[in-house]
Amino acid sequence: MDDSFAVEALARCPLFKQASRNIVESLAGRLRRRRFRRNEVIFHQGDPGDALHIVAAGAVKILLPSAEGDEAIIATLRPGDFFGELALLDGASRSATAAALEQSETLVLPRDVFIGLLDTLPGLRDALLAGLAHELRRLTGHVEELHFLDLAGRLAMRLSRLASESSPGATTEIKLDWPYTQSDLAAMIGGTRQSVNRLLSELVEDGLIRIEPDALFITDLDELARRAER
Amino acid sequence: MDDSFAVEALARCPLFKQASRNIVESLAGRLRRRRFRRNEVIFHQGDPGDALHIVAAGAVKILLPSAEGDEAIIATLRPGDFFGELALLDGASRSATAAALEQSETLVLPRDVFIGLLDTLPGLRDALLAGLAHELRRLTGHVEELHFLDLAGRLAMRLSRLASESSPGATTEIKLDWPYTQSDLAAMIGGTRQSVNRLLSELVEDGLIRIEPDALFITDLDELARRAER
DNA sequence: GGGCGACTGTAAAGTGGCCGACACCGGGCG
DNA sequence: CGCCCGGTGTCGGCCACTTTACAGTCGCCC
Repeated sequence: MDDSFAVEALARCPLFKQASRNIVESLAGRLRRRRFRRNEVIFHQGDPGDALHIVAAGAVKILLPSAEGDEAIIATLRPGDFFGELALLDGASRSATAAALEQSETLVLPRDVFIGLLDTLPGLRDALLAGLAHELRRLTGHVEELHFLDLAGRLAMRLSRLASESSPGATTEIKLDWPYTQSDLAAMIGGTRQSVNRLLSELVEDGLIRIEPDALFITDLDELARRAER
Repeated sequence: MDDSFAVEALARCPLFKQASRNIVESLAGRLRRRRFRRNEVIFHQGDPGDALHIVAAGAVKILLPSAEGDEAIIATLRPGDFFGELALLDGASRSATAAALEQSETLVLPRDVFIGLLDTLPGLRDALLAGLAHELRRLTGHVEELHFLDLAGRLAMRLSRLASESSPGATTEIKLDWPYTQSDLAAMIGGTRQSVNRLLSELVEDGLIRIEPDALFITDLDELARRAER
């Protein structure tokens, strides 16, 4: 079997950073592997949650749906990231919807396996605490942006954040992973597609970013960060 | 000494729900008790965080300060609630500012005591996980509101939530704890004091709420909740 | 090959909520 | 007593963004 694929993904997941090689390998055999096409939903807000997912390939968005059909994207995850832990921890239903941004694969860890791991894997609780703490800080930042920044500021902030996630510390031209449409970007910062389009044009005009099909380059991160401050 | 005061507060704190009586009593002796006047700051965003606080009396607001001096209130805490755990868990600096909404007291649990408890108090990690999970859901709701609702919707939503926190399941006229000014309320929902004032007048006009000095009564929770949906 | 759907680009009209201004009210303090 | 200060009530002008509308491009599938 090609558990090697699963082992690879698990090794990149912070939840299992301090787990031994054999534990990871035995765990790999007990995971279901699921494939998703672009825009396919992984689970819906409100569903009962009985499994944790680990991203193995592709990119996953976590979003809040509105009654009118538009969405707020509150996170995007890449290989090694995990999601769906909240419902496992408190037993309540899914707090958000998860969907594939592009062709993706996840490893599915069912509740009972997860519960077992909590007792057998020392350090898992602490890794979870660290993960939740990190999420709380991210979401706090999100609230801060929505509260204080106008749309241009939020766009600049989002691009800056994407840059520091994809290549921390980079100074020259930064190429961002770009599985997003302009509508996705709008859903991330709480604006309309049209406004985002206009603001992107301005940024290109001003020489802060460069856009190619399926790629976005940040050419002046400093100025971008400056525009993200109020 | 009057540790009874501290014991009382600790007993109401979910972190110590399954701790034995003597553990709580011995812990009570090791806590510092701090008093704060209205609007006094407990700690600032960006400070190094080396202690957990448990609210013993009064009310505490957790807020994000903006460069221009206004604030976003992202939580308000009452006796039995705790705050400041994030910085203890990940060692980073304070993610937000905490200040007293009214004359208040907290019990201060220093980092080293906290670390010791993690090893000696079984179930503390799980209580923390539950606490963080709850906070994540609350904050997610906050982002959802800012994304999708207009100011009137957010106000209605906030009043509904305050109602269900203070008296879950109540149907008749609900009296809310009201340590807030209209500016506070504005800072909770991301609006200006003036707009909040106008919207409150409308709600009074329409008979959904009633306002007295230092008190706010909700007289039609159903209609309020209806207006909170888009 | 041609049509269709998803995505991008652009512009005009319409509006929610901000900003600035000012008046009022009560309570604490010099 | 009278002043000042924090909080409330109210209003008009203005602007950032939404809404609505439509045109252009690309790739895919029938």
